[in-house]
Amino acid sequence: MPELPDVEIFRRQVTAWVLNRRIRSIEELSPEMLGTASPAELRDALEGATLEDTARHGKHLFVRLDERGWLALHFGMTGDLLHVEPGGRRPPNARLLLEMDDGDRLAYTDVRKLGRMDLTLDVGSFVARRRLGPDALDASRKTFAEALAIRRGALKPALMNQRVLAGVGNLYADEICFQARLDPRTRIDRLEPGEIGSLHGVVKRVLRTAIERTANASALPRTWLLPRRGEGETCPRGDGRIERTRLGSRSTYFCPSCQGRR
DNA sequence: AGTACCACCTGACGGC
DNA sequence: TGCCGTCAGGTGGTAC
Repeated sequence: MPELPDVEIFRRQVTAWVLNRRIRSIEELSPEMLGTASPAELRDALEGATLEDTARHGKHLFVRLDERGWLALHFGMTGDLLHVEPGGRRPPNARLLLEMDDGDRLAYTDVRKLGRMDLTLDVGSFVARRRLGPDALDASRKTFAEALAIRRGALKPALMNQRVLAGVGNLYADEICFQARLDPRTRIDRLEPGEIGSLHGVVKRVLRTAIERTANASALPRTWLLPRRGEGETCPRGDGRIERTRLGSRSTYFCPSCQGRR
């Protein structure tokens, strides 16, 4: 689940569920998922803190703990956030549980434990320390073009590289290549400047649409690859069969007849 | 610089 | 039913 659109939904849910509430108590159920912060530091930062703001950069969600800094959450491949009403059961695979003053709980769950939780005093410095690229939704056309232009390799791995552009994962990278009608193996240095520009538009459109659809629990557009992302499926554009290949050791699906290689 | 592979984890699924 | 290999939306380290 958790690529940029999913994390943006998490951010909105945190805002709706627990913003401006105070944390009464916490349970750290998987301290091995902590980044640099120790369990004691996490507890000190969270207990009694009021959740005052939210932010997102790429696939990272940040929740501000009054003056104590920010909780930084990454969701790995199977991370999720759940709202538990008073009296509700603790969800399976809960890794962090925050109980609010009014008894509501916020649960961070992750079956595979590939996600991470951490603390930071400042979102900007966290992003800089991790050397994350510009946020894929925030990036201006100029920033986007500059980030990609210094690359020489294949398009899809660059889109997925969080140090180039933050937020795009394996699924949406395939969708972006499909919508841009570019073979995911296309070398970036073969793209015209105008094609980089229109690619920027595609990235924004795909991510924004995904956020809207997810927020409204509606299906993704029928013209998209994602609902048919499987080997031998028919291309949503009519002719052509979807093929599977590997790029950067990740499964990659594309339509060879409408995604041209340069 | 770019790419491939491994490790970190767990669960689902297909083949035998 | 059980065992085994493979796969899964992520990331960091290492080795070419």
